[in-house]
Amino acid sequence: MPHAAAATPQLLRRVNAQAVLRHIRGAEVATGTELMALTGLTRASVIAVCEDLIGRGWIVELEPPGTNSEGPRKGRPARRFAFNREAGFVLGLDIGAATTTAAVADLRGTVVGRSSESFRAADIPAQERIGVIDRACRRALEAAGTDPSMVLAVGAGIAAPVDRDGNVLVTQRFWSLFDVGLRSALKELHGWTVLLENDANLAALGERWRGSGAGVDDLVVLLAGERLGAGVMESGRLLHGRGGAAGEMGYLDMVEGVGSSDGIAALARQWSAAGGGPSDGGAASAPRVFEDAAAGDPAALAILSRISERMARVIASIASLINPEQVVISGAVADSAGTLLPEITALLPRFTATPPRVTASPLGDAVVTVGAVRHALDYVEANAMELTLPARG
Amino acid sequence: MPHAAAATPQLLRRVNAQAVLRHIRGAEVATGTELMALTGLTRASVIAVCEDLIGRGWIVELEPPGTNSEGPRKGRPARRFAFNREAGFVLGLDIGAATTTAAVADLRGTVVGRSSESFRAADIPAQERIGVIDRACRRALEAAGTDPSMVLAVGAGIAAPVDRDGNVLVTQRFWSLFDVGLRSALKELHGWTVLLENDANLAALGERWRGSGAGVDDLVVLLAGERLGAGVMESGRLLHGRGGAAGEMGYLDMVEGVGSSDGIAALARQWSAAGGGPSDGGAASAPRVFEDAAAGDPAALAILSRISERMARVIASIASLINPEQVVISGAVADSAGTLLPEITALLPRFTATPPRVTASPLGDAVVTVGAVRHALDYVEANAMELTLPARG
DNA sequence: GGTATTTTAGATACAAGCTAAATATATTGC
DNA sequence: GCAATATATTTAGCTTGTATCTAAAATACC
Repeated sequence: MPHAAAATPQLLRRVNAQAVLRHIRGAEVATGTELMALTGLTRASVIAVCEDLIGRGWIVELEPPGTNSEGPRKGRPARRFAFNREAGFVLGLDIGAATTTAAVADLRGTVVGRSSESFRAADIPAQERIGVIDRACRRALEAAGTDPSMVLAVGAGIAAPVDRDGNVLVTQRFWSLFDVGLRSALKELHGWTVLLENDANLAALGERWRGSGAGVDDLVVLLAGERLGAGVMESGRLLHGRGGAAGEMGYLDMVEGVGSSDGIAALARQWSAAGGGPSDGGAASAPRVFEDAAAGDPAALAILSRISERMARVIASIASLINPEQVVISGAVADSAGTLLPEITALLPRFTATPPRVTASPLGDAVVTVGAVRHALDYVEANAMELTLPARG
Repeated sequence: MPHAAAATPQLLRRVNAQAVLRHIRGAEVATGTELMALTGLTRASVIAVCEDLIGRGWIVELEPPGTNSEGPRKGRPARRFAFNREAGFVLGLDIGAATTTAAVADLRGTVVGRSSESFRAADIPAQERIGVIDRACRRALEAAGTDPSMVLAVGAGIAAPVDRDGNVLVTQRFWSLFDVGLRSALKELHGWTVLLENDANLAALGERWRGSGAGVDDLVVLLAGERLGAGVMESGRLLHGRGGAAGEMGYLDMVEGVGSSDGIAALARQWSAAGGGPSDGGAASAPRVFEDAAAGDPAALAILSRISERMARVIASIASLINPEQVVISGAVADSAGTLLPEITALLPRFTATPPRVTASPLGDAVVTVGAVRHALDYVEANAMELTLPARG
């Protein structure tokens, strides 16, 4: 039986506290009167909610303001509430094949610690891999001047399909074994709740939060370095599909003028090598192609042109089926990809009736950790009234 | 300022009434004790909610049961509540280029009246078109033995992109003019609220409700007759994209082995004609191809084989990017399309790593009206506590 | 056929949360 | 110092819940 929890009067407090907390989180400081206007509650309720939130540790009451403060200068001074951004922290992990990066952020999402650890080899046992990840977390926390007990949630990105419940597709043998191990290990070691997600999906969260797609509800983010992967947001929600494989781009094998899901860096390297490499005989590499093109080298320019058309076709296929407002090219190549934007944008209408705005990410290779932090914060914010904050040490 | 409505005690009643109503709607009759178990509320609250719902007209209390009734035979007889399925009606419209079909359904979704009207010509003025649509509605209501005042909402499907707010893409000149006219005309004439949607999206709602995709949350429905169009549901929600163009299949022009967004019927006709038509010299047509293939005609079988591979590629491209659990082939050709399923299913793994289940719709060309009814009912159910029911005539 | 058992109904007491209105307090400006 | 102003606090009352107790209406048993 779907025993839908009955709505008791306590639900009202939960809802209103969420609303008040959301507003306080968004502002530097907030007064009762402001909160009344923003939430529609009466003063009595606002104050009661604030007292409640103070008791739970989410907000703090500030000292009476100095005379230099802004706002209405007349009348009795208002009580001032502020979000307690250091009531806890979240961890954002980018778990790659070779390296894991951990970022520690406070509850406003400001990154206050960061650490990267590399794996000894690609095929180390899961247990050792988890150890390395744990070390990255500890070092990042140390750098932030805090400790594991202050962590409220952990967002983690991996390069595999993850369904909406955070489970890895069972067919993905390697990751699915690893997945369970990681979650239970971090739960046991520190009591952390780990939220697993696909890395491209986290990139989408990151771009929408602090990147190029700020505030865009229908957004596609392409992780475009070695292998293309898409994080798709529709109406502000991440798309997962049945097994978390939404945004996979295997179909590109069938698309004319594309033919594979190779990313921008991979293509630049391949095509440069196929053409004999740079004119001075140096090794073919993606950065080199972009450099040469910037210097006016015709071979390099031709390669970028081919890449642009290819990307235009990729983006057009997504634009047709998903109809996003904007597509962000993200990942390690994002900086260089800016060069391609004018050509891609110009080509798009040839391939789709609904061309999106195309931009390059400003977040570089930090997108995934930024998105992982956002993912963890989303969880914390959604469950604020259910979580108990750690006592300040 | 986002003046988020404060949560007042009345919200609780709204929430609980919704829950109770949902359960009563799902059951033939419900007793207080059942509702207590299903909602988690106490008897006092359940009874209060039921009295409330009776007052608003959504449910009725039945007479004490005869001795032949099922359930516990001992103890004081329970008060019995039932959903008032005739408290109002909804209209589901399928507005095509040549014809409009209107279906009237009661609040349980049982179709109780139906009527089709054809347009005099394809290029008649909007005003006349609206008149024909209105006539279809009136006749369907008459057939149902009810009248316009009993209509709580109207779902309407058209073959153009419609965004989540029910607005037609401004670039779609014809439909966008028509859109505004239709809504305001039906509002003025009868006071109806018209919910416009893309026809493939409504097909998806229809299939998930009463068709082949019952209960599937990640579902794609292909309207596959003349021109391919997809209705995409992810996590139980319809995808629209920025301008409502999600599910458009223009990208198929670029897909190898596909090359256009022609539907099954169009292809069967074209390819049959290109091969000289049926062996007895008859006219090339889709039904004929399926007939001949059933009779063992090699040319017809070859055509169906080509169509199967093509559909497999189409479905694979969707499967890759969206990862649905199931894809339903729907529309007028759905009956015949059943033949193609084994071959499509067998081919799918060649084109995608995440092949969905593929089925044919049992709803025939009624899918869109069924989906339109569901769309209207969704609106009515979501707004039950805000709507006032018409007084019974 | 009366009595116990069972199941549901209805009534009473009370708690949580919100609104509304009256009263109190702290600050500025004259 | 006093009026004006903005905010804080208190008090009473409403809505909606829960919890608990008693009453009613049916069956089952002896």
